[in-house]
Amino acid sequence: MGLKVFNTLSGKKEDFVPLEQGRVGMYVCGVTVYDFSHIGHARCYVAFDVAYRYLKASGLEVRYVRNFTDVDDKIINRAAQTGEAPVDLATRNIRAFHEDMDALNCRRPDVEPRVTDHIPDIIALVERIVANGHGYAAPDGSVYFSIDSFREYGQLSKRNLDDMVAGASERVDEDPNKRNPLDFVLWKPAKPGEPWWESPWGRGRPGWHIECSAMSARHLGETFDIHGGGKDLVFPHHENEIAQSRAASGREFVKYWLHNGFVNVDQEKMSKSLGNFFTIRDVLVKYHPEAIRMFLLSTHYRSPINYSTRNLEEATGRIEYMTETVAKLDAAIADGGPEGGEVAPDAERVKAAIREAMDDDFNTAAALGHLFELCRGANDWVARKKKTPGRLATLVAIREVLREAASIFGILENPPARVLAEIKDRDVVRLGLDVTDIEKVIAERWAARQAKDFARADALRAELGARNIDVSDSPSGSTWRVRRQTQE
RNA sequence: GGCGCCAUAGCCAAGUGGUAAGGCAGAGGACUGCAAAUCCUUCAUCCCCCGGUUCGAAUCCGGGUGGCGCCUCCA
Repeated sequence: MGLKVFNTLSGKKEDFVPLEQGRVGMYVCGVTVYDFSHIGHARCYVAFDVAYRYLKASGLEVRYVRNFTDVDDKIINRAAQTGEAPVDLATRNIRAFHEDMDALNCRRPDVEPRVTDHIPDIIALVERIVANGHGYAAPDGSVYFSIDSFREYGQLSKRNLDDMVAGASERVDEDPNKRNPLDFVLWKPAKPGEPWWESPWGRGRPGWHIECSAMSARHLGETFDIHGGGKDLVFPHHENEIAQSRAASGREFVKYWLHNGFVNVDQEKMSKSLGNFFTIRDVLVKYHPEAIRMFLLSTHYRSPINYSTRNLEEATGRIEYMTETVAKLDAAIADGGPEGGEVAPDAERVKAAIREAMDDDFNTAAALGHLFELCRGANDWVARKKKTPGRLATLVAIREVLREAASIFGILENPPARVLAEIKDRDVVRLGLDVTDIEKVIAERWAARQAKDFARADALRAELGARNIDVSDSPSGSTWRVRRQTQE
């Protein structure tokens, strides 16, 4: 394979060469489970789900690790509000996260470690960092990482220590426990009522960044191939991970750093703190999971993407079109036709084009464009006469490419009829339609048609049209669907 | 203030040196009682602006304008 990935560390696209031939270790920072996840999280995990699927489809053996941060200030604070034990709150949110990811058809990572299951690893790691002279215990029971001991600090985020010190001095209060204001905490002492674990520095809990260093080493080894996450993690989280891991092992930590762009709302980053977020579960009520994936994958993962109902509607339309194409294709293939004949080159050409696009830093937007062309071709072939030479063979070849693409993008994997029905259900919910009433009008119109009362039938069509309902007639009856609101 | 990213048609969006993918919307056509769906055709002489490099730039370099992000919890 000729995969190239954009590495944040070098700022360039690089040839992807696994450390160990044929095998890939991939770590993606998971969520801090204090609340439901939003579309911004969905983007990250769908993007890396596709990367995971593509690497596997390319014949690599991938070990995908994604953690749960289940102990931290936010969880403790939230638990205090709800009156739950922090661990219960975390467990509840992990379950919710799984529901969301499963709904979005994201494959489960091979390992999903929880911080609280790795405290001994974390303590051992902190001890090693201290022993190597890169960390120090402060009088209050905290252990800090010493920035000054790690010359490469800032490499990933392209920051200069002096500038940061200057910038930080303006708003970071001098902390008597720290040797350098930029030192960050590896282990923090527990305040009364907080969860704690025994450690060489007294009762306490892990700092924010250390868990990923510990868990990635535990499950992937000290050096591994891919580390991913949102762009907002580049600094300080990933920068600090590098410092910790390298300070402990003395070895290279991660070969390729991949970061996804944000989901914006009105050109502004979607985030909890801004309050402009939409939870995955809320969006799933109104839009089909495949539509959400289509929406997210229609833009390259590193670029910003704007969340809007308009874009979700459009993505829904695209999924609907592709799903219907698959349905027609399957029906036409089942219907058979003359065997043999020359297979049209479309299938192979598009298959290669999709690979090429995906090899270029997972360019799903370009790949989906090619898939669209293939669907046009599919519909064209379906509509040709059954005895057209090579028709059946071509349809089969196209279907096969569609199947392969589906497994990479995580769409078009379910029975078309079911997906279409699920999309329609959401249309009904979103627009608050009265299905019984609509079907009453449909029946009435069908009767008028049977009676050749076309004026009446047209009037009823117009009436439904005013309610955003399109009717289509076939010899066996009329069906209806919701008109997509894809224009201003 | 420091660092980084982005700017492509009415809208969404690929394209990083060889003359603008794909989708939505729009227009015309085939099909249809009329429609819908589907298919076909059409729709950016041009890629924010100004310079430069080059035989050749949306693509590289410099400057400008506009937008966003990180520097604090954040996918």
